[in-house]
Amino acid sequence: MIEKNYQPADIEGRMSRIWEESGAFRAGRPERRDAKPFTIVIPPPNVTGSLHMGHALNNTLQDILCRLERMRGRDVLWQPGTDHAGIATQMVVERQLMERQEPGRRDMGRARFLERVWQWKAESGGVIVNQLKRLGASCDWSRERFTMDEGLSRAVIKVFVELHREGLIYKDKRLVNWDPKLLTAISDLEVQQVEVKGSLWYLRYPLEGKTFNPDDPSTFIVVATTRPETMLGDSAVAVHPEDERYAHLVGKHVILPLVGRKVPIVADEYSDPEKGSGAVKVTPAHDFNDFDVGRRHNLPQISVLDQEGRLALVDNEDYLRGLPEGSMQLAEELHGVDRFAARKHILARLEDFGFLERVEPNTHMVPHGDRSGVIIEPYLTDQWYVDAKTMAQPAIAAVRSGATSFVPKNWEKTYFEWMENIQPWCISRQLWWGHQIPAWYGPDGKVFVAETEEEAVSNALGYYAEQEVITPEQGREMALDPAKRAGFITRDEDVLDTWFSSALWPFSTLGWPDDDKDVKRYYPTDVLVTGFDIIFFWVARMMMMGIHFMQKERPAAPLEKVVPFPTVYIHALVRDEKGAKMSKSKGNVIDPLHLIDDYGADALRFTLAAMAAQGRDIKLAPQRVEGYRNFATKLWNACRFAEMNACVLPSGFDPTQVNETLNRWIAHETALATREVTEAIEAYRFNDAAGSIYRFVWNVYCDWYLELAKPVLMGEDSAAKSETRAMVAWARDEILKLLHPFMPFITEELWAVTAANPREDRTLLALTPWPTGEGLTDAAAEAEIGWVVDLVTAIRSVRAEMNIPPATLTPLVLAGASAETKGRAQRWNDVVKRMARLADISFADRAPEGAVQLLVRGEVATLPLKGLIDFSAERARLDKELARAEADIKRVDAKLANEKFVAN
RNA sequence: GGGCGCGUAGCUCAGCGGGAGAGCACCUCGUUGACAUCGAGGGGGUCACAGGUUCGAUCCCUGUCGCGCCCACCA
Repeated sequence: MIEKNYQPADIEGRMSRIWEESGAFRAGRPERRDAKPFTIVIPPPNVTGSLHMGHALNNTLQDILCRLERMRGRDVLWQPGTDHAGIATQMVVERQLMERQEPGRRDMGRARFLERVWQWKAESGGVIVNQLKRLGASCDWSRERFTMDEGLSRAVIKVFVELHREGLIYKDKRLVNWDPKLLTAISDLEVQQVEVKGSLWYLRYPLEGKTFNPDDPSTFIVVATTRPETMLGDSAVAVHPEDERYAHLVGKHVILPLVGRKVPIVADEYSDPEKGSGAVKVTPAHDFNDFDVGRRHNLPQISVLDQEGRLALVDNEDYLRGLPEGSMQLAEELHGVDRFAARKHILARLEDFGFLERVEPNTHMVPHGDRSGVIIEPYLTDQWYVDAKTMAQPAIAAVRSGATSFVPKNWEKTYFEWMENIQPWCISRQLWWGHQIPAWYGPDGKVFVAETEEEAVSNALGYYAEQEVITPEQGREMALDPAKRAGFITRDEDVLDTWFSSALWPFSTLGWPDDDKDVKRYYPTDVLVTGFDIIFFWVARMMMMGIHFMQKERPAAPLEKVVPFPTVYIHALVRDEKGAKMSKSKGNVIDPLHLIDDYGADALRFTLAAMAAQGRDIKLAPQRVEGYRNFATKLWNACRFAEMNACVLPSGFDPTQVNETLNRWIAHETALATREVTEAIEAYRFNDAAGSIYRFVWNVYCDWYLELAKPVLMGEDSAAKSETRAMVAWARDEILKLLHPFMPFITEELWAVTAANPREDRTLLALTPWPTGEGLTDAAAEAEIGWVVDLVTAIRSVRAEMNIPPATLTPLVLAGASAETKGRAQRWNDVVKRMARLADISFADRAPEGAVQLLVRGEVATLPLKGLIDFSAERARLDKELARAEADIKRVDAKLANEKFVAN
């Protein structure tokens, strides 16, 4: 029995359990061993995360695809899992320690801290997984993976070691984006450029050998800067080689104000005569451009900041080098002062001595850490890099050749743009939570990279024994006893960027490198579904890693068998009402779980699918969700109606063999809807698919089929009645199937409850074959029922416009009706009379006088309403109709009169 | 500075070379058992603006205005 009211919460809980227990979503089910696989890897959410609208949309779309293919008989693997999210997770646990007033990370040490993170993960890391289950995601949860679990960690280590051996991973000392709050390097992608209203300061740098006089421009050169505090690290002033204003100064020197260091004036193309004063200070250790200028002119790199962005001057050999005697005062004064406080201080001092010429307001882009929010500091450190430029080449080729394509296609442009200008990828992070880099250092800093500590140690000890740094005896002792080699051989402290492990996701989750069975069966995956915000972070890197490593597995295979996915479906971003990206920090997040609580997961899913038009972002209106909850209720009640009328599907029922026109019509319409829904999903037009099934259920099945079936179901014709009962049930079942990918819970529930015999096991709807609609098209049935629908609609419209009370029954006269129409009118006499509130239906050669005329499928139907109608209203209606008809005629005449149109 | 996209009914959005659509909101009417989370009907839009291509443009092209996003080391 179907419950009286639709209660999403009850159903969703129950169905989740049934799916879980039945193993319906398991990949590799025995009966599908010979079926073609269909694979999607989930974009792994952060373990720290909770479900937001982006997840809800992303996973709804994946689930629609997976459920469709599962019903089509494919062996579906939707691979779930989570990402360890290095920085985010470490921050969460550190915050927790602080809240509980426990010792901080550094106090407890690396090992104990990591234990705490794992403990946190065990306790609260599963939140998002449960939320995905609430959404109805039909992942194979038995195969859930985590980027830090053992197998995936082995994949990470292997990839690192192999790329290092191939020279595609290397260590380099250069400027990185340094986060002075999190105290780690971050990649270019983790830097957000933010427009900041700042100032441009024009500074006078005195020329060597002249007596500085603020009023005499010949005694100094002016440089403009947005970062005056970095002047302590200046090692040159650059002017353009062709800038005549400064030509005579090239090769001369300036004395850095306050500092006293002598630095050269160099000619370099980087300097733009149009900008600032045309002369630019060069600070190779604190600016990416200056770094390059410095290399070209062999300038010293003077780093004047420490990790936390404070001035580090005392004990700073680079800074002190070349400083004249007795100029330590400034260093002592500013040592340990934060970069922004130092800026103020330095500006004040410059002004005191006349070195500050002027200040201009200046709006410019300033790099910020996307996690910490603080201003990023270009900082000179040793870091590990991936040679992304080399690895990008095959990944570019794969998209160029069509081995992988983006949907919608225009995202390929974005992909190419970035890939063709890709920079080395900084992969080391000064964090604890993550995959520790498998590199060990000897006493001279020589690096040994290996998959295991044993191997690295053995290599290192062998090397140092050979170099006679240690004796063979010492080597043997150190090999056996970690305590003995402590301090001699040390492991790299750093961990890898979280995206490094995510990049391996399409094959590491399948068991690579330990077991190739699933890689063979399920790789490449069939489609990747994601938002455009992580094309660079994730998609591009999966392409690089996937192609590189799977090419090794399949040396002879074409690119199509090596890329991680043939299709990348890029969906919309769910934005807030202002069109801004939803983010926790902005506090503009709509919680999908609240919507699920209020309207049910099915309603939320349907809303997202219906709004997932390609190429446009979604600004979600919660009212839409309510509307689709009503849709679910409508379906619920239609099924109750069927149940109340004893509509059950007889076994062996064949919908192509029905006799009743009405039943042939609904078969026809069902086939139409089936095709529309199937084709739309296949083309990733989720909104069209949702629209088709919505219209079919509500406006075809409920509004017309069930209404027209009512008289039959209550009538005396037992043959027609039993056929119609079967057909009501059949069409209902087809609806449940077509709707299942969108609304899995309610459809699975109704499928179970409406089984012919509830005690006998009906296969889960999730595993029931998807309809094809074959053999059901029926133009004759469409013509007949279509006529009924159009006639009733037209009459209702006129009656409403004429304000004819429902209680008033009016006659209908069909003027000059064809034999066909007469037949239809006789067959549908009762139905039309009831639905259109008619007294009777009759025929005439021509329209009676004073009758309202309606055009229905090319013939005239009239309502003799003399005495009932307001003639002026009717005249207005007819005028309007006439105008429309005349416009139509004019348009059509124009077209027909047009040779070129006729020619077409 | 480059790139992408958007401006269609009051709101949120589909459509995209030949008759302007949906949901919600609004108005009118309707409570005899599927559903008031409903039913029947209705009003409402020079499809941002200006040119061009075409027999024909909301749809293609160019430009303008407005809005959004992404990328970029420019003092």
